[in-house]
Amino acid sequence: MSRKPTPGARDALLDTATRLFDAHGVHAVGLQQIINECGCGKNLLYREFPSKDELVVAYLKRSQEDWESCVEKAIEPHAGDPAAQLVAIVRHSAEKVTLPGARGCALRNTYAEFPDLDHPAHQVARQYFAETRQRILALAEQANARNPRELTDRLVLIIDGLCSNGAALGREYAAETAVGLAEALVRSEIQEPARAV
Amino acid sequence: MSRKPTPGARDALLDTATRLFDAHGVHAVGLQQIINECGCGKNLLYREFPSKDELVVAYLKRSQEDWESCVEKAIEPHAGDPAAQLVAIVRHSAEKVTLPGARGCALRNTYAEFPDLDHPAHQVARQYFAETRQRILALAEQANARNPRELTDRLVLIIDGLCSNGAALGREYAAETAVGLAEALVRSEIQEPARAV
DNA sequence: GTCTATACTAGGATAGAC
DNA sequence: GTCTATCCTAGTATAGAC
Repeated sequence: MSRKPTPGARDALLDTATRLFDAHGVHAVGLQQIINECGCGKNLLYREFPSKDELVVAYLKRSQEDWESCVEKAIEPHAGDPAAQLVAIVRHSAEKVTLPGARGCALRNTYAEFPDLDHPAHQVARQYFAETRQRILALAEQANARNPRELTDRLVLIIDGLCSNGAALGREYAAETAVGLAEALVRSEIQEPARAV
Repeated sequence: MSRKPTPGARDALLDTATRLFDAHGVHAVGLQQIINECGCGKNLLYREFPSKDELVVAYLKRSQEDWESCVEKAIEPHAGDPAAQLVAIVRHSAEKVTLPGARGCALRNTYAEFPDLDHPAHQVARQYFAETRQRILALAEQANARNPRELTDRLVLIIDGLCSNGAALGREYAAETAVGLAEALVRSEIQEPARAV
């Protein structure tokens, strides 16, 4: 082993795969195409990713890590204010979805492409969904929401709709709507201690 | 011309295609598989659907027609009460999504599978999204919502989230949440004429 | 004539050998 | 990096049953 040969190879491969998968979907992209555009050899790809499934899983895991680190950065300015952090998560998702060339969420799109329950890509996506939900639930509890589970369910539903590609009819609309609705929900669930109004 | 040979052939083909596409996704199903399971000859399929794209388009259009006729049936009992009709649409979507074996919405799933803008499947799906939105907007206006567009955007977002496969982590949760949230939104947008409470 | 069934082409896929 | 093996795909043409 010693040191890895061409240490950036794996990342370069993943960069190319991510770009192509995001743009055209996983099924529509062949490994040969990735090899061509990456400019590396075929055996390099097969050394790093023995099968396409493993490449897809690595693609999804990196996408998940990216999303999580971006979320951390997005909520960090609101440390100590979990209610604002909840809204920040939705706002961050909205910003990502409206980036030019964006095509929804890699995890959700790939999840739709692999309906088979025991496909590894399916399982990675499900795990991501579960972790996202837990993250939001924890914040909702910290924020002393009257009904943390309901608030979480509603926010997750909004994020699902936002990241769903079906919303592509007007992504800016969806983004705006999601943030506005999330703000209203968080406000009404938290800022009313009893029903003082 | 004269009379059509085996009048049910097209429907039988579409039935089989719908079942397989719904279960495994369009890309994962080959025409040969459809022919095998349908028990017909290859010639027949190619006579009815000269290409796979045309079969996919027919599959999506029928799925859209099914959805629309179900919606009509769902809102019919609430004729004259557009606010209740709005909730009924969400409730109906929730019921469809939680059917055993259901896998989200055929239109949205296929939309995610064909990101290419000028692919016919992509266009059929976009048209469906637009029509659905118009349907909801018309009801929101009939209901004298304070802000029909905002209410429409929010309901569409909820339906997107509901039909998104990402919500499959717990479809029952998503269904329950979507109906509850839709009810709350419709109520607060309509039943408060000013802010009498 | 209408159907089923099969053989076939041509291309692209994964995968791997060298 | 090139080249090959194997398989599966869409699509077409042909053969044969009813």
